[in-house]
Amino acid sequence: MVSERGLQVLRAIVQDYVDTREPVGSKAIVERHAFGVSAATIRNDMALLEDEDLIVAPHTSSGRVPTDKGYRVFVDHLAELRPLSGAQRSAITSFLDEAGDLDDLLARTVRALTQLTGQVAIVQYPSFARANVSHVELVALGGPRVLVILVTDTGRVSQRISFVPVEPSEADVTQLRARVSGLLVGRSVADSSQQVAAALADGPRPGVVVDALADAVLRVVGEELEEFRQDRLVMAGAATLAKREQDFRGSIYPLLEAIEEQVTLLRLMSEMVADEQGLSASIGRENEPFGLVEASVLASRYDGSTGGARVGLLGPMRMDYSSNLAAVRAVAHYLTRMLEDDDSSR
Amino acid sequence: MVSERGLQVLRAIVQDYVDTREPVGSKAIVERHAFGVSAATIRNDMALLEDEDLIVAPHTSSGRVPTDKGYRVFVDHLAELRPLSGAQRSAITSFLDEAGDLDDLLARTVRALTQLTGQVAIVQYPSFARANVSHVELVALGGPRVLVILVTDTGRVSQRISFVPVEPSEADVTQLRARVSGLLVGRSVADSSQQVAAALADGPRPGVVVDALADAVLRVVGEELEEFRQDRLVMAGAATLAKREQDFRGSIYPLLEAIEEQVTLLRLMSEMVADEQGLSASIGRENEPFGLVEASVLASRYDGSTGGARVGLLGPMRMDYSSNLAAVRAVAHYLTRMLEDDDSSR
DNA sequence: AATTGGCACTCAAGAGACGCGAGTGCCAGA
DNA sequence: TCTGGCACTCGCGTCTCTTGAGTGCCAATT
Repeated sequence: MVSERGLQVLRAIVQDYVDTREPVGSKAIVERHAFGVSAATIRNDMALLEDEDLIVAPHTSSGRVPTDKGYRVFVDHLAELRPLSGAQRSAITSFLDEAGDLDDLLARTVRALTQLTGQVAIVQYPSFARANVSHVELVALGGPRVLVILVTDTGRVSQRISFVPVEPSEADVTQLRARVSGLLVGRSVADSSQQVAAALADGPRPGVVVDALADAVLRVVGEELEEFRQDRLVMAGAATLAKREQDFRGSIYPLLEAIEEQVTLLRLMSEMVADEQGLSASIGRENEPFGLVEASVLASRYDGSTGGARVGLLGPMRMDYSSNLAAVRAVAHYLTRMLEDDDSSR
Repeated sequence: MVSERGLQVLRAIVQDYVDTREPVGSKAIVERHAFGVSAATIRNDMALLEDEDLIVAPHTSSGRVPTDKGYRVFVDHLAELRPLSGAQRSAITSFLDEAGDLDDLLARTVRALTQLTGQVAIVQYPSFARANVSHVELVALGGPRVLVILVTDTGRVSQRISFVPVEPSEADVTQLRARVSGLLVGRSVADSSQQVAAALADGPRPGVVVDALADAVLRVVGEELEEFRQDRLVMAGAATLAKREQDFRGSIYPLLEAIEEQVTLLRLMSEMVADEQGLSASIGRENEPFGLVEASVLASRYDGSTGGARVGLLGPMRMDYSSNLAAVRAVAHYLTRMLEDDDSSR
């Protein structure tokens, strides 16, 4: 249906529209791009593109604007990723190189990405399904409180306080620590969850104090493991949305809400289908089930030796896909390298 | 200068303006409020109020709008706090009663407050200046990594990984744990910081492995203590700003940025001066140094047995101070009660 | 001295009228 | 298949006019 030149016209429309924020007409195209044909010819192509629902005219007589479908075709077939400048690359590497632990690394990553693109940046914590529990620590805090600490070989540490029915003796704690360690250490987070569930299934022998103690602690361990399996996000750049308000017909409320909720974004990102490069995009009305019809999400996989996840971008549908996709890819690339390189240190 | 009735007129203007979002004129006042006088009389009062810079007319000929100063007088002298409804009170208590540890309690508090007021809610973590270090734990994670955990008697726990120059033996860790515990446990966070600094001052004896180890760990302990002293915020309801956009001349960008930065808000809240009830407000241009000229912040102290901090609200200058101050006060009250009641459990 | 009714004045906001110009669709001819 | 030409559409900015809410001031009243 649509000719090769027709696609080039689509590309020109997307680029110019992203650039100028204004509907683009046939005349503007022949002026800004070196098609060797007249405006009338472009107009014919545009009519076809409109038939295919790739562009649309806001008013009977003004330029055209890409539709969701138009952006989709652009991203899938027309966008050549604009590589980052040398300065940008070295800025990223030096910024990430200074990172300390995992939390710090991801915080830096997300800041770098929002800086680079001017959009809201999102990093998902590495999935811990494949991570193994490497340490369990119990600390009696005095009174009825026992601090439970879990560490995985991916470097994630979490702690939580368990309120136990009786104040445990030092021996109780030591014994319990050995038991829980035996149960979990070396196992994956998923396996560990099952172990804990099984251990809890019997329930405490009534009246046996040490059982009640173990029960309370194991319950907290279970909650903690559950939280491990739950994905978390780090985000930055929410304020940039205020500047782009006009791009969201009316209100940025749904965006801010999604950012605050996190759950929506997690679901959205997990449902995105990546291409062979690990890149993926979800554009405009494709986000309808998540209430983000005016927005686009770009994402890329990243990987560490013990598990990966996604890093991405949330912004208006009318965004610079070429640059932003390149930025996401680059950042994911560096992040992967950091996580593989010296993995032992995280 | 301004008569008693003049102040009542100011109150009427503030109330009506907050209500209707529109400049209020003399006629509207005599209609909605039962002053026993004519519109002309009200007009005379309004002229005086304008002389005092308490109200201002956006255009030569339309109703008046309160100035920052007008809101200030309203808050200080005219606002009677509108008590919460019984339903609201019981909603708060039951919601907070279900809370688990400190993190959970504060998260619930902030959600309750944003729910109650429709504004951005802020809770500052209890200050840890008065908190004492109650436990120190070191865990060798294998390789060059040592996990450092600090616990205070206020129930705050933090952990951090130290990268040490050599892989420590179990004995090294035990010995070091004893040393660090001796240095810190029972001391306040502030004192502990000094202890660590002093211990680091000498520097490691060159070539002595155990010294290098201790040095690395102590350095991390120092960082961690520093972070303890640094205040943190929990916030919720940022999305509500999108709905109130018109109230912020132009852009909510500065607000969103302050929310993301946190530091600004911390400074702002720490500089607010509370009245005898512990309540405080910072209105409009009073926030100028923080770039939040269009906004107001309300705050109240709350206290726990081991230290308190502030809970507050960020919103447009044109807000319902009566209800919102009451909500902040009530939430602070319940939070205090939760923290004092069963303090041992957090 | 305080209050009031009356009155002239101001000015934002909305409604129409109008022209401009960018952009379109279509068609006949190259 | 492309192109130049042409009639047509319609959003947008400008201008004018009207309307009405609200003001300040003043002389009269209490």
